[in-house]
Amino acid sequence: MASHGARGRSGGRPTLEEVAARAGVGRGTVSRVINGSPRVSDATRAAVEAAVAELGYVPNTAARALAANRTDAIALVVPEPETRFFAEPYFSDMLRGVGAELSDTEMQLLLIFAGSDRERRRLAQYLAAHRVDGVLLVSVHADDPLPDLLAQLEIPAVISGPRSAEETLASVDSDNYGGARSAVEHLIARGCRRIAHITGRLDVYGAQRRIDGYRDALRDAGHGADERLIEAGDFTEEGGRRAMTALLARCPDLDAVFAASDVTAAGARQGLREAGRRIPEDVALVGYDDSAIARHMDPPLTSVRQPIEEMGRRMTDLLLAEIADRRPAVSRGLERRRVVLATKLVERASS
Amino acid sequence: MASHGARGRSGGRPTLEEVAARAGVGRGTVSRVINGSPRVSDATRAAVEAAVAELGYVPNTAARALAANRTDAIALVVPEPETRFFAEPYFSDMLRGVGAELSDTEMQLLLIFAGSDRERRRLAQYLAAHRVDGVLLVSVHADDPLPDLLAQLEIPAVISGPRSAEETLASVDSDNYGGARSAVEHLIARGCRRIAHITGRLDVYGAQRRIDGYRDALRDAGHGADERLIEAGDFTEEGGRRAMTALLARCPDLDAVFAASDVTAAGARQGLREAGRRIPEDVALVGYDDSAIARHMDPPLTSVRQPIEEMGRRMTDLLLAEIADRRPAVSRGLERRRVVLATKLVERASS
DNA sequence: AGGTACTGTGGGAGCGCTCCCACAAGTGAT
DNA sequence: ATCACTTGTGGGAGCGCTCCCACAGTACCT
Repeated sequence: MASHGARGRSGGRPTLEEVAARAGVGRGTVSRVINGSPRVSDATRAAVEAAVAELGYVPNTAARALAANRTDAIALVVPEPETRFFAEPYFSDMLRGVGAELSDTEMQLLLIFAGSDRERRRLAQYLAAHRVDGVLLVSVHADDPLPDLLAQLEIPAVISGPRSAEETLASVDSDNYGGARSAVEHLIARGCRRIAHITGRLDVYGAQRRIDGYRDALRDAGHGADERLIEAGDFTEEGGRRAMTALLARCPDLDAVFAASDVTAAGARQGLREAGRRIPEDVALVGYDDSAIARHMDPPLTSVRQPIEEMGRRMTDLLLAEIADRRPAVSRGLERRRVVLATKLVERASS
Repeated sequence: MASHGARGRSGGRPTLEEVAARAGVGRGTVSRVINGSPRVSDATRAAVEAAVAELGYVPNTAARALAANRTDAIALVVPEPETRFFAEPYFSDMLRGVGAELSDTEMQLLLIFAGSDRERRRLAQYLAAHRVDGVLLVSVHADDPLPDLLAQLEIPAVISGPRSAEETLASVDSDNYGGARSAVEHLIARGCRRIAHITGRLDVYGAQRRIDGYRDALRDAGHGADERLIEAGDFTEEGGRRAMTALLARCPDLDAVFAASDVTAAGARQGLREAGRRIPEDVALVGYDDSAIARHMDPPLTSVRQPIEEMGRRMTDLLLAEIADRRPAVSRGLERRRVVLATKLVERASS
């Protein structure tokens, strides 16, 4: 069977060297062909490609990783227990986006959960070993040490939802400000005059931006500012209910509520029900996320949709660029390292 | 900062060599300590461990993989589109089991979807490059070429649900025969006399075993065999409805149905409703899988539960053993390469 | 004619490990 | 005292690749 010499000391797979011998060229040339270098003549390239096909050559990833000091893999790190990952469509949408963007790439995607302390320690080891070329970070809490660890290890990373306006990592986010504005403007257009806001957790940057959008929309429409119409929530259902009750006690004349998340809105709905207010006749309600909850609520909830899959795609884009640009060690500016995507208001019966 | 010599040509991570210098021993000795070889004196071991800690040494995976010809990674291959993966709790349970078993291991788990043709071609490349030490295969169709590819590449693999009684791959399965028996025996105990069976896809081995269990349970209880009570389904809802309609036309006197899956049972329920039969008063109904459907059906469906998470754990066990045993190239027998786990009947209002 | 530049190519060096052979030192039987 | 093991250790060779330098060949200027 074997025609040349060399071949399989241990019946193993063909190596670069063997392909080179078969094609009658040098090792370097085969490497260039494999890696798509333009500095190869057409004739040589064809010969090498023929040899590769005949031998069924597949590059040895470990050898490549060792020699080139890269792994051709990136990780999607989910700092949550697996349970939440499967429960929330957010992650599967994100994963789809990432996968789509990676599909015509040689990059391998690793999915890493870091919900427990134990898992987080494992992850730290993993990153310290530089087993991935870059990291996609989703759903990161403000006090998470992970981003700093990444920065310290000089591992390219992209975060979804910057932790603050001064976020140092490259980031992709949806337009929380604009999303909130569109929700409030919608309520104003519906004729609402006293629009309240139940916020998200105040240490989450996106929640702050939603407050800003809420305020500015009211101001620009000539509504007077009334801070009593703002009540802090925490993205939970119970927090939403509590905030709603407080708001009703303080401002019984409110006629609309913009909640910082669908879950919060579900809580608010409960609070409204308890107070005997009808939705939307007495009080209009708008949520945020356009999750399954929104579609299944009674009445169906108007909500702000974020382009999660698109976010996944853009994050991947950014990360790949980051990785590519790292190779020649040029330090680029920060332009285009922050992407903000438009949201869309989905109108339903609750407003 | 640096105390010895060597260290970071390019500000990089410490290497084995540097740890060796620091500890005042040879490269080989450090390697032995890192890999937990017993042939190291306690004093030396301590010195090396100190040096490792001081330097913050982390082994270079690529170098190790190249030298040792292993990757320390296994793949969970899901021959389905991602959508189904997220939709069905089967996979998340399985993943939990695998993860649990791997958690005190150095093994890295890769999740690979191979739903589309394109993805399958990618996977073939991936496997050909030997980028994983072993493969966990779930939800494989009878005509899938993947198992044979794996065998040909001599990659250790474990399959959940053997393709036939002659399955060559190591396998873990739930006791389809026993599960079916328990369902039918339950119906008999409930006083049912004319028990029908809607099968799964006949090219699925597990479906065959369920038919066997159904037949034997009836025979052992002294019920006469009546092949007219068996109708082929295909695991789909529509298939279940169709089969139910056919059964009712053929045997109007049936008083119970054992469906090969919960989805099939849902279809059967529809067929029964259309025929004006009440569940369970007129006809008792039992499904298989104990999925979310079973709990949410009206009436709640009695169903056979499979220990999915446990299956994930056992598969991982088997695979790790397979991989470990491969190293000294000893070819073991086939004993203990097939695991069958007990099922449990969950009784609800439908029977 | 000589210089300068670019293109295409071969192959040495080296990435950081594991494997294994060699060998020193210790232990106990002869 | 000799031999035969055993235990612990050092370090050479080599895994299969990429990177890069060297160099032949050609093209185009002076």
